Amino acid sequence: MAIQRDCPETKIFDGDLTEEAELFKALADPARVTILATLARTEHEVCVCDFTSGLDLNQSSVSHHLKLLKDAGLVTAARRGTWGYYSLAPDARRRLKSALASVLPSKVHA
Amino acid sequence: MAIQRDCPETKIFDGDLTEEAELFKALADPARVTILATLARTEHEVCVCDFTSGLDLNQSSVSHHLKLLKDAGLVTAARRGTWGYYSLAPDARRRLKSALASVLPSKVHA
DNA sequence: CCCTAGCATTGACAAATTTCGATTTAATCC
DNA sequence: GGATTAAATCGAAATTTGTCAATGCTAGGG
Repeated sequence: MAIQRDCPETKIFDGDLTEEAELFKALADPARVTILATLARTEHEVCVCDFTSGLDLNQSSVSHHLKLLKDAGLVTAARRGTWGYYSLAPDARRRLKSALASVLPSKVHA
Repeated sequence: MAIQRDCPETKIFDGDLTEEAELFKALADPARVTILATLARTEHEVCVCDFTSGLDLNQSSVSHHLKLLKDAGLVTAARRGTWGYYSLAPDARRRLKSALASVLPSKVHA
């Protein structure tokens, strides 16, 4: 006779969390979280040149990471003259908190 | 004469966020967030076999993702007989919230 | 013992990601 | 218009990641 399992059968969560995973993927790199951390602590926009000189990456890599963050909707970009400026998207915190809550909702204790 | 920038120079955040990025990397995959979402909504342990049959992946892929989550410290593993059981790590929510707060601290409005 | 069953591990491969150099684009200054 | 400059984009190399088939490991049953 086959051995029996030791816990109830559990139905796998059947919601679609691909968007949440996409959002977390945007945070899954040291350069990108550093960019976000910088923007989150700055009142004004931040010049691309500050990232290029401050991060340990060359200009095209910085530009690449900024694009990924923009595509994820976590930052907004502006251009004035030849200079580029980035800000934290207004709803970045809310969206990330919400994504985290979708995956791990706060336990409601009976 | 060179054009001048249009915003103050910003110092790039100089803390080390590699651990936070590692943690978010663990959430950067649909299968892994689905596993976490399942564990977060279950009072008891969940059998590996439920993931193997419920996720659209074969057994070794499921095992691989479970290992990544365990290495990240987000889940705990147990074994009884030939059966494997996983639970959400007790501090998973706290660690993730904390990581998110390290990157994007809540704005303190003057 | 040997067989079976559940799960972990290994190896291989494709796809995605990160990084950089080179080029392009767009705006400004002369 | 031509030169210069900041940043985006392109192309390619190196690394990492996700997936599966095959194998290994461990516990139980006969």
